[in-house]
Amino acid sequence: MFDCQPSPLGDRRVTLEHLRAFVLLAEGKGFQQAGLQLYRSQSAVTQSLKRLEDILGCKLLERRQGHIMGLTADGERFLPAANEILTRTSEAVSAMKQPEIAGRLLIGVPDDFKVVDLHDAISRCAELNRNLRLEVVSALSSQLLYQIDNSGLDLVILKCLEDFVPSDKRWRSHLLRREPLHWVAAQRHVFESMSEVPLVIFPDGCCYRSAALSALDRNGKHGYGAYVSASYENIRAAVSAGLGIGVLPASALANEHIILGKQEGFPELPMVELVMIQATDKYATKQLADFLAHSATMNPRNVNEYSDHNVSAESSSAGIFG
Amino acid sequence: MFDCQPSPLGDRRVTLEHLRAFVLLAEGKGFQQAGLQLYRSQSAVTQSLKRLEDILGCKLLERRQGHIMGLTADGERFLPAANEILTRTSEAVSAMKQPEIAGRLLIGVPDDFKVVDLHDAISRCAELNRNLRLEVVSALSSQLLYQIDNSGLDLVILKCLEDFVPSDKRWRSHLLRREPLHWVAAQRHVFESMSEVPLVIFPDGCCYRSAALSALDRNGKHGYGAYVSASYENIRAAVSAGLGIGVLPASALANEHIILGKQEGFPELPMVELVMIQATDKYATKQLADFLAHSATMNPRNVNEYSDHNVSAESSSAGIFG
DNA sequence: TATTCATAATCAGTTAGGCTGATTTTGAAC
DNA sequence: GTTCAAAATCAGCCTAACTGATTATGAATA
Repeated sequence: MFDCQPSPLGDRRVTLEHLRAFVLLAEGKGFQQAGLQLYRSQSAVTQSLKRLEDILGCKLLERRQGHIMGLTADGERFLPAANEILTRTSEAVSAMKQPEIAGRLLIGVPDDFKVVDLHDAISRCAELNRNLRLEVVSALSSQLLYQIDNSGLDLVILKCLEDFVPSDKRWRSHLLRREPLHWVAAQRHVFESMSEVPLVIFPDGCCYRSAALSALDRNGKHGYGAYVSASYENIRAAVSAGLGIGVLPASALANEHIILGKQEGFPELPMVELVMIQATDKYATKQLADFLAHSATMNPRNVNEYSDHNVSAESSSAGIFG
Repeated sequence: MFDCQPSPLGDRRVTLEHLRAFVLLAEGKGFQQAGLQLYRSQSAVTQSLKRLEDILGCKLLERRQGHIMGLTADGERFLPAANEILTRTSEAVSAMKQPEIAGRLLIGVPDDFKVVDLHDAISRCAELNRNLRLEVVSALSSQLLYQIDNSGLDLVILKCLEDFVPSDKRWRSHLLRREPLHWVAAQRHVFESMSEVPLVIFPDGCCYRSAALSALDRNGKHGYGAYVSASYENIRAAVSAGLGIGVLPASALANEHIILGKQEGFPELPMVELVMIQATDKYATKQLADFLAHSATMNPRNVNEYSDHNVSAESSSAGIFG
């Protein structure tokens, strides 16, 4: 038959700590930094990764010169799996630490955002809590915010400009992600050379849109909607196709997008946030909010990754997500 | 904001070994037996599970009387996640141990079988090998076997009666699963009291069908196709709806199905197998076969679970899958 | 009710894997 | 050539986890 039993005990020797070290290193933190987040010494991290590479039988990190130069092809291949295993574990464990979430909850998510991670987290939450019926409503962030009161939504996730303050103090809000907003395009453009800026943007009401327009305003330029869509996928595709200049946060960039920054003369854009709002005070709402807040797909590690600044929440919970 | 950071280090303390112990115990093996498969003592397994329960903050096993009486509600909730984490890990690690699988492969899978696990494994394989293009063809097992030669199929998975021997010796075949075949229904039926047996079965050519019919023959009974479908889902639903008596392997039983055995006078049915055949000798075919053979969704642990007999492969690879 | 058996829990002693801290190596920047 | 930062290496230590023996539990017998 097949002769593939490389070593007895096989994959048994791999531990979650190995994966945590690898993921942290893959994010570009050095061995020292990774050790800090894992509450281990640099030496321990080095040995940990070495061990993982031994077990897997391949190198994961490209470390030609002194320190890490990125992932090897194998590392690139392994990273998504490692991330997923850690996410699943983290979610499963924290799900067990609280009573099962039950009931029926209505969640509002922005459809003008890259929400696949969000959807994954939501569906895994449903998997771990079979007595929980989740209903997801997708709408523009601006509409979601407007509808919180009268639409019966329990939990609302929406995008907004930095330092969002909920208009109703009863709502408990939680920052899921903070990241810089970028001008993006398929090719290079020079700001000064453009008389009018063809924008690929979301419809009126979108905070990215208004941030972009007012930035242009301040710089005496006029932007027009070369392509307007309420769907993130459409926007992404339109930018890729070169239909104009998009305005997207770091996490929503596609591979083929390039960032237009100071070199090209483009003005700075504000930071944007993904915020979660508890609109009802049901216990299940709080539980779900906890789950999503914990979910590694939107944890402080990622916040940090996308961000230029440090986020206060980061250091305190690094141990949990690290 | 949210106050859910139960303990510093949080889920960091959970190890894959904990999960392995739990999964084995959840399968009804005792602590002793589980220890054997993990190459650990009974004592170690006891402590391992205790630790896991401590970390999670809930009991996973119902162990009222001397030994395990099954899972608690929490255990039931945790099991799927634990299984998935272990599967992912096992797959990811073994995927890294061999060079990336690349190329285009055509897989034939039976559509008259409960194949969700199979599909999951196939899609995870594609995830771990981005340069691999997998195309899946679904057909009746009998047709798949017939078409191996001229259809360009690289890998074929099919169901058959026990001790299947490929007709062409060039094909390398591999037993994925062996399990008993059962008479199943929605309610109890007494064999003797039935003049004709209303069967819910797959179309002509299906080995389950022929096994059932010849068993009836030997007992002087006549069966007729009360409901015939080539789709597993249809068959399952028809049995659940009480349209007749089905003939399904242990792994394909739904919750609401009951097994009709000796008490009800039903004759014994043969063991059935899920067999994987390498139809081409491309290296990628072998690699894919290895992956699927390793995949925990169809590993010896499961073979054993469904089986009355011991399978030779079981003991040798228990360490890898245990 | 006592006896036996099978199983799991407990406990103390041991072990080994992995951590720390110091040191060396490496490569880059000055 | 010197300095510096970062990673690798190494020896020793430490603790989490394992072993083996013992005890506890409950079921099945008589």
